[in-house]
Amino acid sequence: MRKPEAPGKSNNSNNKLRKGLWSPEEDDKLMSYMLNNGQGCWSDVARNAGLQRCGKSCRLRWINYLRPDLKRGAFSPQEEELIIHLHSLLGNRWSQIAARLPGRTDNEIKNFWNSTIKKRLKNLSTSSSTPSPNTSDSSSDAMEALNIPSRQLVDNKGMVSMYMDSSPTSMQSTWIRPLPGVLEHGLNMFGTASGYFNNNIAASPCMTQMGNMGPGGDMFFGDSNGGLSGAANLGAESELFVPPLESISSEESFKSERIYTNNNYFNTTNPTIIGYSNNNSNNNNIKAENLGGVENRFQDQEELIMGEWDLEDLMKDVSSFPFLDFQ
DNA sequence: AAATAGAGCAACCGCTCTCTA
DNA sequence: CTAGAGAGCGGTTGCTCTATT
Repeated sequence: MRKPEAPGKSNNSNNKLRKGLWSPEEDDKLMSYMLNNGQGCWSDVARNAGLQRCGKSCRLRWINYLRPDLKRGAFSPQEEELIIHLHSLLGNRWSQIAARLPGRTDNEIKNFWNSTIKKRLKNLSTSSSTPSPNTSDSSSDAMEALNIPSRQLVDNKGMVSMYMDSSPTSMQSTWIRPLPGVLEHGLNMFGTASGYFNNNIAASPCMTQMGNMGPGGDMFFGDSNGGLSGAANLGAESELFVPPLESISSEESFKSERIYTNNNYFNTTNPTIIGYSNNNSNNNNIKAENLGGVENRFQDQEELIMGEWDLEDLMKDVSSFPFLDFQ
């Protein structure tokens, strides 16, 4: 934190803008201005509210502190868990992560990550004699560091929790990006998901509406060509078809998204999740690794391209996340 | 009780992106 | 097409608080 400048100093320093901590008076001015006038051009806000602050500072103060819908206080375990998962998907895209945590700001989440979670991860890595393969920011490590049992998401029978796109039209669009570190137990799928195992795959109705899978974990993948592409039981005995996460960087994902936007690999109703390529020679593609189990039939068939995750869809209904209670 | 270290967090900085003229 | 302004984002700083010695 920074010391607020002495009021006198800023007042008689002609146009010099104040920096540092906000005084209660400044907060009042900004708050009442925003409530009465709403958000406009921030430099106008600063001027019209009678604040000796730059617009940028006003924006930050409003977003991070004064906004009425902000939730204060410590992060709940559910929120922590969600942050970890979203970070595993999005990396340091704090604003996108914050967008999925109502009442939380990017700054708050960033601080939380950099202080609490990173620290615990560090402690974990120094204390652990058998570090996991993906040590840096693995969500499983983070879960462990936070004492969140990963079985909260995937039970020890390998039951799968899935959070799926409810859009019935997005059946060809998405693929599942697994969370690192949980696959040894099963698969924790996070976000919009549908089968991506064959061309023109069609999801069964049960799939398009699936919020999470029941204990049986049955999952059907239809094929519009008439053949059943997959009937996957994701329960105790099943393994899933997942790309090696470590090979999928966020950057790659975003590059892929850009590349494939210009091809017809996107589902137009849900254009940012994943592309699908029939071009086996495309070295930019990220190969899906067959882990055995139900998806053997798809081995060597195709390659997958990760695209930008459309988390707007993915987390459109945050309440579908069964472990997150925002109340 | 005083000194020190570390954690937490508010706010700034610099950069990129987007929009508009 | 270009330049400028504004908004937004992620990284970093540095102050305050708290725990420890």
